[in-house]
Amino acid sequence: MPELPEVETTVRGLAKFLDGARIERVTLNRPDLRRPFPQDLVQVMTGATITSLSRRAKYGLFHLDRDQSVIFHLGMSGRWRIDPEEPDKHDHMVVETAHNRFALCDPRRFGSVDMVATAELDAWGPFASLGPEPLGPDLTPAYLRAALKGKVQNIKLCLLDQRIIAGLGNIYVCEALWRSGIRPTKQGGKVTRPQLERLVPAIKEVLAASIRDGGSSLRDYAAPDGELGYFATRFDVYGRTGEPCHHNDGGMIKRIAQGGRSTWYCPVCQK
DNA sequence: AGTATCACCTGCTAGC
DNA sequence: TGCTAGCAGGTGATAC
Repeated sequence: MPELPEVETTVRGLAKFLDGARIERVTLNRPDLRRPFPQDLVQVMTGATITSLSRRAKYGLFHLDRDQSVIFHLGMSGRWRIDPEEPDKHDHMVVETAHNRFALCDPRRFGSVDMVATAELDAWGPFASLGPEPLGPDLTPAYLRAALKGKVQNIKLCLLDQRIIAGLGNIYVCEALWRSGIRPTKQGGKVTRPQLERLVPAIKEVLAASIRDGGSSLRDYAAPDGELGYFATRFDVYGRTGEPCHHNDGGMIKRIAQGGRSTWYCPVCQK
């Protein structure tokens, strides 16, 4: 899924069509994704105008002219299909305007759709404990140093923790650690100050580069207008088991498991 | 509180 | 060709 850059790309793509649009019809093809769809979702959305769209962490938001916001998460395999020619068996929610049709397609159904009063978004459960946006001004080496202080958990899992930084996922954590020369198994609290000074810009750069390229292109992901991004061809470590490190230091990219998920890194330049 | 493990679900690929 | 095992972008509930 969609990590932060893919969600950002999706929201921007949807906004081209939906910003200011009136929702004519909403169809639910099943009762739930991870969670049940909100009881009054269809009723509130139908006839509402979308006044703006935004993103928080890996969540996309439609803000309605009814003091409510619809929040979607794409899970591992979700995407929005715009004006699909054929229905897909995993199109779980379909939103129609006068001019377009938008299908939320999610084969694994790890995604979610929620609806929350716009004024109460910050206090909404999943948002209440989120850390700072990595592309915003609040993610600094000083912040990260304080957030990681005393952490015995490895830095890879610390960076996946949405309470520390909101929006990083497996791909971009691996890439950012490679760019900053940090071993993923190092304890969070033991990452040095110079390493943090490199890590913060590395996170921002790798995310910004991916957004520039329109989000990564992986098996289950397509930008909402159907165009694929091409950042996937530029990963330095993710999925490159056994291939040479792009720093040409003689290292071969290694895959290990951390917290039940794969991590890729170079044993030579990441210390 | 912090940390570790597992569960959720479908689809694809590698290997036999 | 057909089967099975393993793995996939994330979160959140549970158990120490």
